Amino acid sequence: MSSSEDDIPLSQVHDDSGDEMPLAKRHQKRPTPPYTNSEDEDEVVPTKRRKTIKREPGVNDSDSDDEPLSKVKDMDVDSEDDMPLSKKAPKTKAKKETAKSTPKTKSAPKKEKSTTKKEKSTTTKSKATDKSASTKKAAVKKEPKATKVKKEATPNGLVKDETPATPNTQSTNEEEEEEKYKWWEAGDLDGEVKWDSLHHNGVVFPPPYEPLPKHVKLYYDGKPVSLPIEAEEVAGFFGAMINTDHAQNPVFQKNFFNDFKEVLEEAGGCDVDITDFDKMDFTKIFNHYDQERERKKAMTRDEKKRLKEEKEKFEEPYKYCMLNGRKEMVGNFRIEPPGLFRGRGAHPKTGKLKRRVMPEQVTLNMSKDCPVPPPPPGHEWGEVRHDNTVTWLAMWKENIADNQKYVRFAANSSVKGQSDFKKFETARNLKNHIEDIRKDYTKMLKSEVMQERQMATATYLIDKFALRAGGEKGDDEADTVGCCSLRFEHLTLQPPHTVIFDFLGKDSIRFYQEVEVSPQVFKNLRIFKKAPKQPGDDLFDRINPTILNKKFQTYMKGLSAKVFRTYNASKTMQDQIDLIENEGTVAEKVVKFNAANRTVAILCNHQRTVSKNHGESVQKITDKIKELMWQKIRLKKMMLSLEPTLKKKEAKYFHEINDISKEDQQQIVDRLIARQKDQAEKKFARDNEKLKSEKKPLLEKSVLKERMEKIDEQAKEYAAEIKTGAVEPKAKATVEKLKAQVETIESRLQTTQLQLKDKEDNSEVSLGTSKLNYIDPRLTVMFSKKFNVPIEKLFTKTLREKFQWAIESADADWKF
DNA sequence: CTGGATACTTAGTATAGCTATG
DNA sequence: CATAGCTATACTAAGTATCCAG
Repeated sequence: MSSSEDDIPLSQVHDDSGDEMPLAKRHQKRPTPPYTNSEDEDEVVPTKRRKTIKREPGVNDSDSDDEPLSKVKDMDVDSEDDMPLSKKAPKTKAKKETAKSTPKTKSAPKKEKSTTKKEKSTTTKSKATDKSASTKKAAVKKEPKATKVKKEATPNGLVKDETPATPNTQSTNEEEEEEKYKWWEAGDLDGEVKWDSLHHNGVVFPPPYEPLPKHVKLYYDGKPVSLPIEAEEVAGFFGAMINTDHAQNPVFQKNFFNDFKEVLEEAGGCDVDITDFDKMDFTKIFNHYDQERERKKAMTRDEKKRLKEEKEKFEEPYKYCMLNGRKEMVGNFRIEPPGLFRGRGAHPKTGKLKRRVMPEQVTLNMSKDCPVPPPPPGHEWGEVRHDNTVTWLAMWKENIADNQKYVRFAANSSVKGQSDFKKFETARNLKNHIEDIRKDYTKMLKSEVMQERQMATATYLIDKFALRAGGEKGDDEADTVGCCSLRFEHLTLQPPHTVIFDFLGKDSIRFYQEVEVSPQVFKNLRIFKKAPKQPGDDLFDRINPTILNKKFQTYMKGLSAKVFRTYNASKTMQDQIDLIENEGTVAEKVVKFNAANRTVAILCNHQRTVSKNHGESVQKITDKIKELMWQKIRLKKMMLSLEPTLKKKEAKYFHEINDISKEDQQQIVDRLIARQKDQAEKKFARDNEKLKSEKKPLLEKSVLKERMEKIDEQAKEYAAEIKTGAVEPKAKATVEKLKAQVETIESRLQTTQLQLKDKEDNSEVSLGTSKLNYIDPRLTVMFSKKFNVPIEKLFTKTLREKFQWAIESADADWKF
């Protein structure tokens, strides 16, 4: 309603014109080649993050046109709270400030603290003993109809349950179908306890290293080297990828080489003193692995199938688990294999050795009464835990960044489904608060307190441009930023109100946008950039995601920075869908849906590298379109040959017959002929191949020659047509028949053109991420039902499984 | 508060696997 | 009926959020 600027759905704010600005405009290139990172070469940005700031900027200074100035002055007095975070003296201020700010907020419902009552009762924090705690509390509050029967008898299920299960899956199938647990009909979720019982069979370890054949060796300084097996494995990791970009990256090389030497030493060294990476020659190793790949590819269909079945059979027990007595799928039950760490962007640790994970490093999490799956022979589990407040089944620590890795439920599991559902409900709830929040931060943009002003400005950016929170990162990680970690050099202010963002965000994906901001925001940003700040300094030096989120919590329970992204993505999708007319074919509607999806993807800056054959395949489609047009015109010319008077009578219809120049026509014909010849040759070869295997006589060369001559004849005819501009119709052609043919071509032309547009529009935008994570699936379901588009056209099989809850609960009139 | 640890979501890419096509 | 050309899935890196100890 209110047309005030704040209300505009963010996505449209900047690219009003409706049609998205071509991405190319927004950022000309993909980030940076990974290897431009290291301290060395890039002097371009002399400003790696400066952690400390020289001196207190002070809010105002002489920022003449900043009206709040006067006040700013006073507030400058309590400069004490005004220090950048990093410098703050530990004590006091925090409370003061909050106290101050509280009076203002009208909207903030300060509830959440108390709401937790429920969980409190049940949960004694982490220690909850699964069985007992579980059962009483969340304990299957409402077992929906289905479910019950089945395997209840064998609660510890899996192990035994599994084996017999396999053979008769067929029969049980429909049974299972109807007894699927519909958690979304069972109501309520929250609560600290995540499960009542959890039984599973542990994890799958990667196969042991298979040594190279004796004749395949690393060469050093021109000579073969006999490496200890441990080192050979590491050399093999690198050798197998010398044809990739990673292998050219100096950082990758250096990290690999260090770790390689380390492993080599651990293993007792070898007969050669390896000191120089450049003297290492991996080609033999590479060729070996390359051959292996070829060999695998060359396997017969049956062989491949058999192998696959074997693998599946072996993995079956790990693929499923029993959650609260119901069978659920596990996501990543395979322990990650060793290899070289492929960090994205300019990651300081890229190329380091990711070591093999041993059972001793693995912690299992399951019910107390679940039989502990046997560890691999000769090994022990690191730990077996029974924590029902978390949703992971196994965990280990990775050696690159010392992070935890988890084995979790699959996306189609109830656990994941529930939290997904919750996420979208929280985002939907933001609808009810967004107006107040926007009002509030608009006001706070002028706050006298620097921290509040930064907070408001950051919120504005997060809300309008869908920025991520932007937590602090270490020196041993890629230098990427989000809102709170934006630095001086990441935005350029262009009066009157234009801001140019240019920074690397998550995954080192470049965020480049030139946008208009409100005058006040522009002023604020100028203040935040004011001297003595310089490149390398944080723009928002008094806030961080934690502070921001704390504030968000005061507006609404469950509100954090990321919720804005979800909200704005889904909101944008809803708005875009609302603009779609319910008309046209299914395919056309799908295209429109994708276009809506695309606006969301662009909002969220979801990119992908354009595939290397993109240009090629665009060219191909373009050629196809040209050819179709040419054919269409040919048909029309035929009509005129039959009935010359038509040209005047239906001038419009025949208008286009001169649209293609003779040169173009010749080009099209040339391509067509070349293609036909090519095909003829291939067919000839293929046929002979077949005859050979059937031990039949081969076709003579003359047959091919004959065919070729025929094609040449065609070519001559075309050439004549082009010359005269007239096309001789076929014997039995009639104007009607030709018209019908034109129709068919016309429609093929349209689909092809649509296809081309879609391809180009999507070449560097990734729709998947938003569909998977940001767009409330109920919107898609709504679209499907309202527009009569089968859900299969919008959700792939896995997505349908993941979003089963949405498919079964949303109608044609569902609203985000 | 800070920093680290933990647990969970979000992300692009490598590749397995499928489908159109010729 | 292979194979090119893609699309869907698997994989795992890289974020966010929150909690806890010092």
